[in-house]
Amino acid sequence: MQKYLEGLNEQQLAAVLHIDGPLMIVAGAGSGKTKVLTTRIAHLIGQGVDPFNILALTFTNKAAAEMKERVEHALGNTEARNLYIGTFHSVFARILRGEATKLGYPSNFTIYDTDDAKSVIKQIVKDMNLDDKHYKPAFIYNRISAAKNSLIDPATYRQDSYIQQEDARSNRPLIADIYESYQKRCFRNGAMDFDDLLFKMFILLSNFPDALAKYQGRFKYILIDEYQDTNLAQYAIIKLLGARYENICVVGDDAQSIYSFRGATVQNILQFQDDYEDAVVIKLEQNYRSTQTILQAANNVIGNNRNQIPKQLWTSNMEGEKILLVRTMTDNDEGKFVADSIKEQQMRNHLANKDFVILYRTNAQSRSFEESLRRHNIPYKLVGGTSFYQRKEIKDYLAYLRVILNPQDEENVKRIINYPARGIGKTTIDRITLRANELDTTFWETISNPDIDGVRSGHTDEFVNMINSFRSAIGKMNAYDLAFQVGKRTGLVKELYDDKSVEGVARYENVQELLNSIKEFTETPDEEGELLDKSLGSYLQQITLLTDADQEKSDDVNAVRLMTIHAAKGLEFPCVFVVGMEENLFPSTMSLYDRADLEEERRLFYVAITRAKERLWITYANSRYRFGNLVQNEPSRFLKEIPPLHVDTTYTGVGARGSVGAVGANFGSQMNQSFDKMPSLKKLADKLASPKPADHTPSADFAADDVSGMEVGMQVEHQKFGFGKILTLEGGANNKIASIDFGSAHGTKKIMLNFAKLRIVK
DNA sequence: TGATGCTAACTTTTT
DNA sequence: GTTAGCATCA
Repeated sequence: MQKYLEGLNEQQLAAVLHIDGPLMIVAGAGSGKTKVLTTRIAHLIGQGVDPFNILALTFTNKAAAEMKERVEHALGNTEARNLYIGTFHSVFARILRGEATKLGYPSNFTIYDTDDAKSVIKQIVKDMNLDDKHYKPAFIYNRISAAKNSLIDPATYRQDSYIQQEDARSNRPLIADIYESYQKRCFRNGAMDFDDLLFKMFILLSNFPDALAKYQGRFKYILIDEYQDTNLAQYAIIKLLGARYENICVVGDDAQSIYSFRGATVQNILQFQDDYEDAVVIKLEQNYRSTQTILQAANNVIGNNRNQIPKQLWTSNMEGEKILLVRTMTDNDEGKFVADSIKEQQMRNHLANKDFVILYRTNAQSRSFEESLRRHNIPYKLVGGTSFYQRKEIKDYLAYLRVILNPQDEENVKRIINYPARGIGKTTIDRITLRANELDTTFWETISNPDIDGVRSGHTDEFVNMINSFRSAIGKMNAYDLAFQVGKRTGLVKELYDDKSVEGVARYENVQELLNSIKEFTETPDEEGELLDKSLGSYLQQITLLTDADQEKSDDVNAVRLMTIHAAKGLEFPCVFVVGMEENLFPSTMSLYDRADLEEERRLFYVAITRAKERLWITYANSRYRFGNLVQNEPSRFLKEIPPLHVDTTYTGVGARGSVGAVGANFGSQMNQSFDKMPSLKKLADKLASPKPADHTPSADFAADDVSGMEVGMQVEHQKFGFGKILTLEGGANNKIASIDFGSAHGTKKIMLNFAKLRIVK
């Protein structure tokens, strides 16, 4: 027997040894799913399957990287390098880059993230003269995204009576029009959004038989991780890709399906056996991760859900400590309790910071924990939230790089055409846009084509020339050198360097970090025999599809982790705090009225519990700040679903008065006083503290004078500041700046004469 | 033209 | 309590 097969249990072994034909592995939490997947790949290769013929799809880049590494480790060589392992989005993006021209896209197509997509939608809503308060870009984006994930194109969207009824009911009948324009505009910009990467992949396989044959033939063995989180588009693509060999192996756990809001449907996993009649189903039911206490609590919670594949998760691990359930008075107390507990645990059990994770339902909850951890000097790492690549200065920089690769991309051209300022203002941009629409061509064509006149100027020519010179360097310079030149020649880096404010310094450092990441990308040595794509295009594609959870190497950082439960899927920690267990927060208000939604929240809680190996804390607060005012919530209904015998409620959290009631007892008899409507004291204090000097009432005949004749020493009247005397004059003829002494009430002010309304007194 | 300050909206979850 | 978007002012 091969070495890598050692240590597998009976079911795991069966899953690994199954070679041909459809296979579904139902893998409970902590049942060694990744181990089975990687060993299976190693075994396939060991049996003579060419790695080139294996495709493995995951949901995060991190999972993909880990899988690749573990396969290599199992095989003990680098045979794995030809494996096609990646996320759905990155694998399809790579394929589409090669086939883009079939679909009419440039091969350097830009990938729009959610923010880019929303801003395109916003522009369209504006162009259609619709109210963006009603046609909210985020709402429209979600509608379009849901449609694409169900393979519904604009025409179908328009014809679908159910969809049309829904849009009519929400009083947004024009979404179909917006969807259509959105697709047109993205196409014209040479851009695909996240959902297009799936949809266009499906189109490619459906409409181009040669492409279908090519990829069907190549991917003889397909493995899919987290199958419960796939949506219809992903399902359809897999079905097409696997149709020839039907060597499809899916791994999933219906109990951990937590992405239905993104179009994922558990249906895919439930109907696998209907799709493939000869499918073999193997259940992995032994949990190697958690203590008996934790596992039984989790089992009991998930048992309250109706729809599921029957399975009984068990463990031979120790019983372990009871789950600590703690109530605190406020969210700040909750933060303090968690930080205190971490300190205490570390003293007692010699645990490292990275052994702890704090899990919450929404990103907004992180604040109180960050504060308390900082106060205790406990290093922490926030996973998720606003990503590095969403920061303005980074998006600006990246916009340049994207435009250089794909100048069709109007959104990004507009973003940078006057940043740093080069005298191309709003009026000019509007005029160009108008002209482009008249000529039915792109924005870039309009400013770059010498045959089109009337809109170009010295400023636009300069911009075009600069971009073109960068473009011609694409093949000659590596990604880093080119990016560095861009920062230098555009003045982008200097602009940030010159800003010495705290934020300015941070922005400068962020940009330096971006450059470092590009440098690292270019300098990572190729593995033996493998030639990695080090181009700028490859870099951009990679980072756009990067998730926060993917920021690797941070793995080793010894810090407490803070993240949403969604971000924690697939991870495990010795000590887990699940916080904010309150009604309206978890389960979220949005899910209270629909059974299916509520069941998804419960699965989410199940995921949270099963992250813990040794110890689990669950906390909730009597009252917490939301929207800046205090609200009261009942303890989460899910708490009652944990068997009391596994719970220790004797711990009293910081700020909680008296002992905490037993689970299920005495909920809801808390203070009833509402602070909701109380104006914040700080605002009130601010108002009282600094009374503004009374404004000057202008003379009845006040009329602003021509400023050209003003000189030092003149007496002037300002509409607001009253009478004053000009002390100095500086600046050029067109932009004079005067220092004027307005006396004790207002002091000396610097006033730009072009804009100020001043009257000459004498 | 660019910086500042105010209000309104915001909170699910993410590739 | 935070941020984006705008109105206002210099």
